[in-house]
Parts: sequence; structure tokens; C-alpha cells
Amino acid sequence: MPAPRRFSRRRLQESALALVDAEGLGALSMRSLAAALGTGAMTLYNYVEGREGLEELLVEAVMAEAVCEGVPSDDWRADVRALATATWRAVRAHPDVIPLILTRRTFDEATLVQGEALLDALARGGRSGAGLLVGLRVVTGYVMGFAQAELAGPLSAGRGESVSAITDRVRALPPERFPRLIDAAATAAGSDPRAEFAAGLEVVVAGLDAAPPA
Amino acid sequence: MPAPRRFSRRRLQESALALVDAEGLGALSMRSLAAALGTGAMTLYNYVEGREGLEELLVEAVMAEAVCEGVPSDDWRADVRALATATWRAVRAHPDVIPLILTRRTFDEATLVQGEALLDALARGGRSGAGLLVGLRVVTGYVMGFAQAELAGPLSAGRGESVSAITDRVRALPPERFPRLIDAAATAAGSDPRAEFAAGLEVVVAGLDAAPPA
DNA sequence: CAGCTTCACGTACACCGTACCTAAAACCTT
DNA sequence: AAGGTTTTAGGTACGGTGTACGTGAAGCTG
Repeated sequence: MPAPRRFSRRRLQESALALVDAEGLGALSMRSLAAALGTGAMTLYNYVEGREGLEELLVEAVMAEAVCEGVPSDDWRADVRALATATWRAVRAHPDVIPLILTRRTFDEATLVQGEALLDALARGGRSGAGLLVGLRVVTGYVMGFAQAELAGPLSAGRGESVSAITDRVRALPPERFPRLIDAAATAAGSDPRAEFAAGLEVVVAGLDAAPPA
Repeated sequence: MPAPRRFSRRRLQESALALVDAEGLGALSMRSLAAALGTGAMTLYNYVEGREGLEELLVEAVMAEAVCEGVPSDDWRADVRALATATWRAVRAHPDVIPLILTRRTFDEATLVQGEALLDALARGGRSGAGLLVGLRVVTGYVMGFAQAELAGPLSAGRGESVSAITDRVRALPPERFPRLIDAAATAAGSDPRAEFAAGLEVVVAGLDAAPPA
């Protein structure tokens, strides 16, 4: 009965993501996205539940890119690594969306599938019940925490800021009070984020191996 | 020479924190905080660098509550546990500020001191260089990630939402596709967040113990 | 007592999300 | 074929936001 919908959900996601990737989160508004689509702001309300729904759309788009092949395998450790890394890579590809991801508890398809797969891998590692839940929390916590660290860290250049804005700021600290922080910042400035993430993940996996599942 | 300042920084922090704790982050605006202080909105600009500065003020106030006694001790593992727990408790005491904490890279005194202490503990655990940096990332990542999980999780009641809104939502999922998620949600609903955090932290510490510092 | 410096704070503007409304488009009746 | 019905498109307008700018007063210094 209705007039045919002008836009698909995918189309909205693509436009929104392109806009945010190009001009930053601050450039996203109902009006700006509508303009990018060549329509009026109020039209978007036929596709999305207000501003909140728009942001969910974006998060969903990013998480959907976290595809992970070869899971489940016969090696639960490899699976945990693969799942965590896939999520992290997807998030990292769209740094401007990170604030939205961090401040939301998402329930999109992709996140649920990844969560289920992660639980499955951990279960194959011998965890169950509360111990399984703890394992999930540790792994997802690590991924999210690392993403947060990358928000304005020396790893990624914030919009308009130098790559090492943070590093510079730490370097300016009183060396007698924060010697280790200054040292760590110098180390971070010259390190590869992928290697850092992988090394941290190794610590997590080692912990899962060593800690008794209660 | 000047007219004496009407407000102290501490006073602003207390008012802002009280306002946010009582009415949520959405209730915080230049005007609302000014009104709570009995003044006009523009006055705040004499104390704070715009909205951004106001939010930093809040984060600083929360982080300052993360006091940690008895560190450093002669047990680096205990120190890591104590520091992580102190930060988490402070954050958890003001859940409405969590979005601000997560979306910001903070440089207030308290955070720096905690970071330095954490690095010191990890160094006593035999880490240095890149391995030390990784240890820092893992621990702070875990704390931040856990805080994020608590945003709207079954652990804390979101403003106006039932304590188990998330749990309910997971329970409504197709059981044949997400059996483990549903199970985990049920476990989470009945678990104590403090115990969960402690157990996860134990996994992290075990990982730090087991993983070679490169 | 000037005079300068600093703070207090009202006004005004651009921009935001969105409640509400109108018109047109496509299907379902009769 | 014509009318009714239902859904989408999209404009208008309102209350709220952050803040640039300007004015006025208050206190120290000469």
C-alpha cells in the first residue's frame, strides 16, 4: 500500500559511515546526513528511531565488518585470538565511531554472533558457568579497553591533532615524578599498535590458560 | 587586582558531580550547572574551557576518588590488584560519568599518579620496555572494558531501566542460535559484580605472571 | 582619586533534535 | 474507474544547547 521506500538501511549506514569517517563524529546530525542523502531531515525518522537509532545504525555498520573466518577451529586459543582481533580491526578502521561503540551496549546481529562464538571457544577451553562469564568479560573488556586507549593515543592521529599529541604531553611532565610514564610514552610512540594488541592478547590468553576456571 | 573569584574549582566539581549523580548526564548543561550554583551560564566560562573543560572537570573529580593505600608494597601482584580495584570502584561509584571517562584520554593528577604506580608495580614484576607497556595496556584495558560492560549491563541499573533490562533482552533471543549467550546472561544476572571483577583481574594477573615479558 | 585589570553575566545567534502537519504516492476496495 | 486508506516524504516551528561578544562593576595600584 505505501509509497516505496527511497532508501535502504544499508544505504543509510554507508552514507552515515562515510560522513563520519570523512568529517568526524561532530559532523553527523540529522540534517547533515539527510543532506548527504539529498532529502530532508524529517525523512530520516521514517528509517531510524531518532538520534539514538541513528547512532545504533552506525555501530551496527562497524561491527558488521568484524568478520572472522575459520572459527570455530579445533584450537580454542586460536579462536579467541581470531575473534578478538577481528573485532578490534573493525573498530580500528573507523576510529571516529569508537565513542559511540564505547558508550553503548550493542545488540546487533554481528556482536551477538561474535559473543556466542567467543563463549563457545572459551567453553572448549574448559570454562563454564561463572568462570565462562569471567572469561568473556576479560576478553571483551580487553578489546574495548584497548580501543579506548586508541581514542586519542599515540597509536592513532586524532582529527587535527599530531600523531603524538599525547606523547608530547606526557613528555612535558615532571620527570622526577613520572619517570616510568614518560618512558612508556616514548616506547609507545615507536611501537606498532598491531604488535601491541597481539602481545596484550597473548597475556590475556595466557591468563585464561593459567587461571583456574573456578 | 581582580574581583575575587566566587567559586573554587572544587566547588564546581562537587556541584557538577552532585547534579550528574542525581539527574543523569543529560541534565548537565552550562545553564543547569550555573543555575545550581546560583549564577549565569557565561560565568562558568571563567572557570572552565567550554563544555569540553566542564566534562574534564567531572572526570577529574571521579578519578580523584580512586585513592589507593598501601602501594607500593613488597608484592607487585597485590599492588596491581589494589590499583585496578581502586580505579574501578571510583568509576563505579559514579556510573553516569562513565561515558565521559570512556570517551576521553584523561591527564589529571590522579590518573597520572595511578598510571605511574601501576607501571612501577609491573616493573617490579620483571617487565620493562615494550613488555611493560603491554602490561599497562592489559590492566588499564581490562578496567576500562569492565567499566564499559557495566554501562547498561545487568550489573548496574541504568537510569529508568530495570536492573536486568539487558538480561531480559538476551533471554528473548532465539535459543537455538545463542544458547551460550542466554546462559551467560542468566549467570550474570545472579552474580556479584565485585566478585566478577576480582575473578577477571585474577585472570589478568595470572596472564602477567605466565606470559613472557618478551 | 584615576586607571587598569579582571571577573560577572546578560544578550543574541547558530545549530541541534524532533513534535506536528500537509501533501502526494501506491495499493485495496467497490 | 473512482474513491478510500495507508504509508512515506518532507516542511515548519519550538525549545534547548554551546558560546561569541559586549557591558558593567569590583578591587588593586599608581
